[in-house]
Amino acid sequence: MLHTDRSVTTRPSSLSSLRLLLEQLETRAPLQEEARQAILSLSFEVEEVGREHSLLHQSEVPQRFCVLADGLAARCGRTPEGSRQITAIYVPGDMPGLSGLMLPNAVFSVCTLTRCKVLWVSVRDLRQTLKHPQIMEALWRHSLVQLSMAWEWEVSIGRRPAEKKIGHLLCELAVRLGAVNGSKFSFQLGMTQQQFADACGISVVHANRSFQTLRHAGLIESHGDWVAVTDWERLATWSEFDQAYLYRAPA
Amino acid sequence: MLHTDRSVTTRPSSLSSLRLLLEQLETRAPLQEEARQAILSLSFEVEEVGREHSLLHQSEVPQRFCVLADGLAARCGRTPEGSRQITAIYVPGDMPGLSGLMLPNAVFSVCTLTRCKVLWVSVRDLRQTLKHPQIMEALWRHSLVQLSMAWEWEVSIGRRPAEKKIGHLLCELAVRLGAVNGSKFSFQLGMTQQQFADACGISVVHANRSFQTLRHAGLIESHGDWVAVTDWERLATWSEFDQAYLYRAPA
DNA sequence: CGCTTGGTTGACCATGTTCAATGTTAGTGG
DNA sequence: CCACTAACATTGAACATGGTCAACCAAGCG
Repeated sequence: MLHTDRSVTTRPSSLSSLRLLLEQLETRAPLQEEARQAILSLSFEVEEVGREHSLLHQSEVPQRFCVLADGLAARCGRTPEGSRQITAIYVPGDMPGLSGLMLPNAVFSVCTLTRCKVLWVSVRDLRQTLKHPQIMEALWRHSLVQLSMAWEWEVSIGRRPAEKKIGHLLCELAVRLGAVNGSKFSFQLGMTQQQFADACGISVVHANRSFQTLRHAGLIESHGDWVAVTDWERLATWSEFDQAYLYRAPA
Repeated sequence: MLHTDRSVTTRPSSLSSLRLLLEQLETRAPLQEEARQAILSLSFEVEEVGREHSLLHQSEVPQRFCVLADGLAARCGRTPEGSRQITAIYVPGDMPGLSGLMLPNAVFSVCTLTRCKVLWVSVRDLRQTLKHPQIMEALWRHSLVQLSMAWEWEVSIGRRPAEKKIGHLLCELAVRLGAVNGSKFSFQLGMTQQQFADACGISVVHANRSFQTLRHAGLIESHGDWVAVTDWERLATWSEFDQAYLYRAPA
């Protein structure tokens, strides 16, 4: 199992991954027992995917629905010249192909940023659960939060200087990964600087220099896959980060 | 009536504005007669609003729901330094405050780009119509298309040079306004170069120079409020514009 | 050890910004 | 009809941010 790029496990013993999806939905709308069961009884496959592997191809009509269980994935756009723009980052519990559930075909592709564990659910089965209006509502709300994140990201890409783009993205990921815990904390991210650059619309070299600026300013420390935030309040303020747009329940 | 900035008309004789909303929904999901009637029997107010006026304030909990009937409006983000980033442009038939219908509070503000005619519908009444699953589905799909547009916009802002940003935006607006008609056509836009700059994340001066490049390249002509496209295919190709992300019915 | 991947550096260059002035046009009141 | 005004478009010069290229370093792994 160690060095294959993709390995599939069918029907793993534990349901914990579907619970992740359920929790995600319940943060967006209350579900009644029947709706809950409809989610938990979905059948699925688990797959381990290596970094920078495609999860969802552009223009394909999806037959199976992806739930990210572990790792980070990203929605990628490309220009004809070959440069990549990451337009959304997915964290565990997210559904990278949610749009494809309701729109005719995918227009963007999704690929992994790190090693990932993903759940594959049948699109047909999932569509069945939409007859519970609460599930539909939860998914709709989830989509709207994605939209809100996209808007905030546009502000970042369009109007902030490179160091703040990086800082803002770090803040967003820290919150979404549930890593924020007091003023000092650290978390494993596993993204390369190239991936940060692609997300922020800047070059690798500049991403590298921006990280250095953040480090020299004493806002973060980073060694390898780990990022340590030394003063959360200062980092957030300095990066113009206000988590309201993430619509998280007040802890 | 001529020079007031805002003027309200209650219950105008014609329902044509609600029909606009209905058409918008029906492009996203088929509606049965009952659902159709639920939309058409919504009560509403019409308001005329001057350019650069606020339609929706940040952090306010909306009591009324906005449908744009005429003109252009935009979702605006701001950085503390005061620069503005337009994150979405709304055309007639769009619902600038759709997120506010399902999420607790607005995080972005919306303002008009040109003189606008807007319909105000009660949020409570509109929420009533959501018991028709088809309406919920149509609104959800509409939200997903907004998301798709946001993603494409991120690619544009993050990775394209200024002239292509402008060209791409022109293409998107031409399609969304239904102005595209053969290879040569013209349409009234009414946006200032400052607004284009704010949408593309560039400075006014650079927006101006980009327009000049487009004109000198023979891709567009523009005089005042009007834009004339002289060779649609060439403009679209050159701007890397592919309308798939707009999910429009194949004409 | 040598290979590969990702991080770091410096020099040079390009794209885009800022500031400040000047045109241009449409609307306004005399 | 004509100044007068306001808003927008256009221009040039100086400058800044960020990109490109190419080299080098460091860690992990066979």
